[in-house]
Amino acid sequence: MSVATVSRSFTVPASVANATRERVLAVAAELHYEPNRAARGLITGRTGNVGVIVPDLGNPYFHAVLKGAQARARRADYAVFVADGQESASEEEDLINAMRKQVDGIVLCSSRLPTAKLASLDNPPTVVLLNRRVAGRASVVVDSADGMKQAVRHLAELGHRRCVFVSGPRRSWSNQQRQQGLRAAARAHRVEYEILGPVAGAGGVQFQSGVETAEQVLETGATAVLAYNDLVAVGILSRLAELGVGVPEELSVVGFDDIPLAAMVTPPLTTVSLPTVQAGEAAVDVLFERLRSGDSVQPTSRKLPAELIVRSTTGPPPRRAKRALRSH
Amino acid sequence: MSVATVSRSFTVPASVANATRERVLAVAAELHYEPNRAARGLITGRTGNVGVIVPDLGNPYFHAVLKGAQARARRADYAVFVADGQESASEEEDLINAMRKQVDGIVLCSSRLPTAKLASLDNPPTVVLLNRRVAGRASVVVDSADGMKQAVRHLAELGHRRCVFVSGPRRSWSNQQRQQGLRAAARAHRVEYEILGPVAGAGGVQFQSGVETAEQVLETGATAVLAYNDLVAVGILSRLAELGVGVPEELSVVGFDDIPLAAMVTPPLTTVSLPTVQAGEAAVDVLFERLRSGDSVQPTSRKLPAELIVRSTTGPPPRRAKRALRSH
DNA sequence: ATGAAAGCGCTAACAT
DNA sequence: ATGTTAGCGCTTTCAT
Repeated sequence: MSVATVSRSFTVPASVANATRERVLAVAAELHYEPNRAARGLITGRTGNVGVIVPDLGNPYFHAVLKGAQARARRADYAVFVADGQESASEEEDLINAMRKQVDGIVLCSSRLPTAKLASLDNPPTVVLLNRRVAGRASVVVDSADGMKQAVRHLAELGHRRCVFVSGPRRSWSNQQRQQGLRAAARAHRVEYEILGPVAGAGGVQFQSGVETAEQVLETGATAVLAYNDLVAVGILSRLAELGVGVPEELSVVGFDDIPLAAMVTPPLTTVSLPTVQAGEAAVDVLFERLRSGDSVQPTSRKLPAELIVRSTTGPPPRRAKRALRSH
Repeated sequence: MSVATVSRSFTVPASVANATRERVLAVAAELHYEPNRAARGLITGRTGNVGVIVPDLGNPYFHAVLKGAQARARRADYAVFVADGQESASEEEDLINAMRKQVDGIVLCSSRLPTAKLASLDNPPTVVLLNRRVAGRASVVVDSADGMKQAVRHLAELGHRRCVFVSGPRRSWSNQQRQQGLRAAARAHRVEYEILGPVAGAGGVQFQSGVETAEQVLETGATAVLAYNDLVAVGILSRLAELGVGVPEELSVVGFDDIPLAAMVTPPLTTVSLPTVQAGEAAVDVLFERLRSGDSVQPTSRKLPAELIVRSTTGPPPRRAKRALRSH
């Protein structure tokens, strides 16, 4: 029996007689033989690998994305490379180049690269952007502007008239989306707002930033705070507890992302749930589509819905007298 | 100029005249040329990749491990494959086989595979175990037994005489280590203890398990609880807050792992800090050592120290009268 | 110090 | 339906 027949039994089963194929597969199983992917890739030009690059492997938001991406990839019998861009554009670029030949495509999560660079990346590999949208590139984004609108509406319905947004990194696409949503929703529901921050510390937007911003939030006199993400929100919550400020009696708090942490803190955090696992899956999905269709066709952009999860950190605003008392 | 010279410029720079090499490298840089790793691997037998398999990508403990592993690998210009074993032994085995040809080595984190299987895995690829020790296999373990001792000593010094351990999965190596440490420390410090659980729900030992165990903990009459991990501890904390039980006034709580969450909850959790990022780095380190030395030499086993981090969930036990009151 | 050539494990034409 | 063969991009003898 020739090597070609064996090869065909794996790659084009139909092209081989049933009996032969079964014999091949049986022996292969016994020998634990599996075609060497590297060698296969050398000739087919496809590696069977995808890469996922995130800005920070320490950030829970990306864990969920990674989990989704890995699961989806595995279902298609693809393996996934991960890399941590360390919040650095240049490291991210190096990573892309290092991966280039080893993968069929790359999912770039919340890329720190400038738009121009993103637009000019050459394929292969095919790249799919997550939480970023740039002309000519396939992408998956989460509708966080709408999430913000839901949050503001919720606050307005509770009676809040004045809120503050603790902003994330100014250049961040997601942050811009959220601010846009805020502007629109605030106008629609007649609530005033103020923006604090950005609060990005080293290593991304973190808990500590929230801790440090809590008092500034109090000083604004707002009755509700919307945080750029859950980590910041929980930081605020933590400092508020130290300060003895009641949540939500004295101040309502809303987060973003709905990372597992959000449900675990006391009181459980009201937050805008972003479908992160699904976003990871969708990104790989779009990647596969694109791999199939070729880079000639128009790249798709998928938008996933956000959903407000009301837990226990939001409630009616305090009565005026009480606030006035506090502020002195 | 021949391909051989180019190849040598990259792989054995010394074997090529300075002038030639520089010329090669210059042109390569200009063309963004990099040797194709797959093709190289085909002939050298080394891929330049390592695999990391974790039981659950959703578990914060493993994020830290992954972060460390990725960082260490990247420093050596290795790329890393990740895969999620989904807490399943068979999936884990499949993953190992799928990776086999694509990596030089695999880091197996808290493997769910039985010892016999682990011992009989064939190399290549070289495997390094994390949080598991089996004869003949290289491994990195964290001294969680000692961490447990530190925790018990701390409680004993505060005056606690009766505590309860909320156990993790019975078959888990780490869990066994912790129980062993507990037994020894309890005897040394004359502390009585009781074991509750195991509490493993679907998807590992989680927050929810803690929530569900909190009341059982109260019923034991113990003045302190040691949880298998931080997730469980935080679950207990959360339920306790709902129940209006003061921590640490009425009950002290100690976690394990020191995941970021531990510092973020209110009150901040006293916990045994395990050097997870370093464990990830160490595992890849050991892997590289082994790759260099060949599988003939005796496999090393590295043990990393644990350290108790005292935050705000531990304090002196309540006075008897108060407890007696509570229990009726 | 450099080049020529074999061959790593596989797939894809092209025979038969 | 199966076999033969070229060659993917590299490294590594073996010559020179």
